[in-house]
Amino acid sequence: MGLTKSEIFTEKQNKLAQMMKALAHPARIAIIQYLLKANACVCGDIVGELELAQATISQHLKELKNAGLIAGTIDGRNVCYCIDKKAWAQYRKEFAAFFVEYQPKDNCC
Amino acid sequence: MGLTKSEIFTEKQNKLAQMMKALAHPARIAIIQYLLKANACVCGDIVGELELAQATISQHLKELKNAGLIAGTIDGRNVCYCIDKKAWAQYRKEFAAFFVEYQPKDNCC
DNA sequence: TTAACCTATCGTAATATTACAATCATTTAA
DNA sequence: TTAAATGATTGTAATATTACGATAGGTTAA
Repeated sequence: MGLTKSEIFTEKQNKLAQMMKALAHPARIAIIQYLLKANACVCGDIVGELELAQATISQHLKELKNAGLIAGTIDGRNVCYCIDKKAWAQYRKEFAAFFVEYQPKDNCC
Repeated sequence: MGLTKSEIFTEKQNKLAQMMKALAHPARIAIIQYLLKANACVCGDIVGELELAQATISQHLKELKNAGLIAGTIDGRNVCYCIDKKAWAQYRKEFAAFFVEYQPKDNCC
């Protein structure tokens, strides 16, 4: 046990859950917000922004990379991180589709 | 360790991460989609919908309740579950605000 | 009442996540 | 070349999550 039974769900459901999971930590929210605010690639500035150990931040960055949300480019001895614009748009679209307008009927308890 | 350091993030960041977490499992996505599709309260039908043990589904329902996304009303020996319309609208709003349009400048690597 | 039914809760095992120190790999500056 | 700087990776401990059997607590039907 302890392992999600992905096989009993649709691919879409698994994917959406995965997307949510990528953002289900305040550090990753904070990193994304920082990159959005910078509105540019950020080179070697992220560790100083959060009170977390370098290894921890690197781990969170890796998860965001795996989720496709950010891209890292090596620049000298820094790494520059950007929001992946296409993935971002995709996330926005998928989330919006999930949170479509909902108007319950009167047959509710 | 192994414990999220909530105190170093803003309340908003923690809250948003919590919201994402509530939906970061395909079973919970599936349950919400089922309730949305039914567009009504669903009384004692959910366990039959998913190939998960009753205890597991009850656990997921509890998490969705804790997140405020659904409400359960006891009706005889069934429990009727509904989407919480207000919470749903709130989620939609917060998520949309996070996924604001993003137009990176040309100073990206 | 008794039995069947439905759901929540408890206990527990397996796995995942979070955090950090230590270390490794690479690049730049001296 | 050597040393400093930067970030990834490894190893590990603490905690959380996922799943399920067993059981408890209700309600309804017989």
